[in-house]
Amino acid sequence: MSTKSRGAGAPAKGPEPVRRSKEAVKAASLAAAYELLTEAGLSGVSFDEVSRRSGVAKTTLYRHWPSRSALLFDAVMQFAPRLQTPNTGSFRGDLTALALGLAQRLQTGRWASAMPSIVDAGERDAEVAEFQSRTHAGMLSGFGAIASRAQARGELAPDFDVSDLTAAIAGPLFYRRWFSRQELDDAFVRRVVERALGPDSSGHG
Amino acid sequence: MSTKSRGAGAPAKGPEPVRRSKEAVKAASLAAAYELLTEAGLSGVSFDEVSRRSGVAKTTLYRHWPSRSALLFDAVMQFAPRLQTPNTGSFRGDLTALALGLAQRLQTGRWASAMPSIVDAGERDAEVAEFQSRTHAGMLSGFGAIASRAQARGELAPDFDVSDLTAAIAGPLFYRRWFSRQELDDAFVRRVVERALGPDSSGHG
DNA sequence: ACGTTAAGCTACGATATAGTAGCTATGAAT
DNA sequence: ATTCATAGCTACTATATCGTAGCTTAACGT
Repeated sequence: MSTKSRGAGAPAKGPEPVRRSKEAVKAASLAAAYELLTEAGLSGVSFDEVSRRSGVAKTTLYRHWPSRSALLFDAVMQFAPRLQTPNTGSFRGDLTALALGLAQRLQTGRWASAMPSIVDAGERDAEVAEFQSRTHAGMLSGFGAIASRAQARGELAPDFDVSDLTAAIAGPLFYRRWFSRQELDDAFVRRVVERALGPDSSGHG
Repeated sequence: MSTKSRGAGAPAKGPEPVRRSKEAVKAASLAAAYELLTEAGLSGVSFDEVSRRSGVAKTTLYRHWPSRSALLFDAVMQFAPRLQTPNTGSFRGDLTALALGLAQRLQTGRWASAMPSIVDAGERDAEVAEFQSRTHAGMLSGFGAIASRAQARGELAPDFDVSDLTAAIAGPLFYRRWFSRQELDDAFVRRVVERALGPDSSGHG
């Protein structure tokens, strides 16, 4: 109660409060939220902690986002990582490249550690579930893209079911990353692709 | 503060506190914890809520479990659902039956809705991760069992890799249940099994 | 009958969180 | 220079949680 007399609003003595622009504040907040999301999952993102990390006052956060879920939503939006679709000339080649890229992201991407918490939230929140399956479809749209190209080339039957193939490739990769927690090396990825395609489509003998 | 004078420990007026035995108390607590687990995930299991639902006093809960994680552990332990291994005579038949059973549990089992929260916790807690991959292996041990039988019959090469096959079947099923959130019908399950086994082993033409 | 065990109760303290109120001070446009 | 939007501050309410203390009382074995 010694220096209280200057009242609220007076700048703190020590750490000079850096004053930032509206945009800088939003960016800093989202960056902190993103960081928290990857470190601690959805439930780890609290206004208090975002405020602490970003240096943005909690009241300021509330000026930009009306509620916790609004901030969360923006934070999650940031990292819908769309896999880039390779173009190797052959369907098998494209698929292998795509799968290797996915495996890469699963292992190194900080996104992969936040994913389960989003899935979990989706179990109980229809809005989250909806959002999740939409961004999920976007992320794996590469499978559809390379299949279309292969169909255009005549390499693939026009009625080829991409959905099954996506499940046959992404499934085992996700499975190893989050459920069995086994290694996800390139050899495994290649075996998955071969098994998913079947031995008939190239005649590698 | 009208009836307070009877002091602590006096039974409440209205809802007669049912006095239960030690075993009944533990059972009721675990049942409530299990229920909460499936409804709200790991983070939804709090001592306060378990107490509320089970009618067991919170202090009594602490007499049985030293901490929240201890109760959680016991609650999770309850539902490691081990798939029963079918015996149809052929590897393909066994595998199909096993996969259909798994799909069934994924869709109807309340366990399936709690799983993501456990996976999520495992991302950040090594102990949980260890526990998870152990119970996970137990749950899918049926794959190893039917493969061994097939090997004993000479139906399968002795060096057949069960781990890859498990990933090729459980992966797509899990994928549809938790990630793409698509239908998990029998036809899909059968297609997954066929693709995983390859067309070579039965010659269905 | 009696004593031990353990369930139940109220009441804490500590912490983390969602939000809000009201004020001050600063940066940029005017 | 003045004004205006807005970042930042303290402080608060309300709630949910973990975990503990101390007491009373019912059930059960002897």
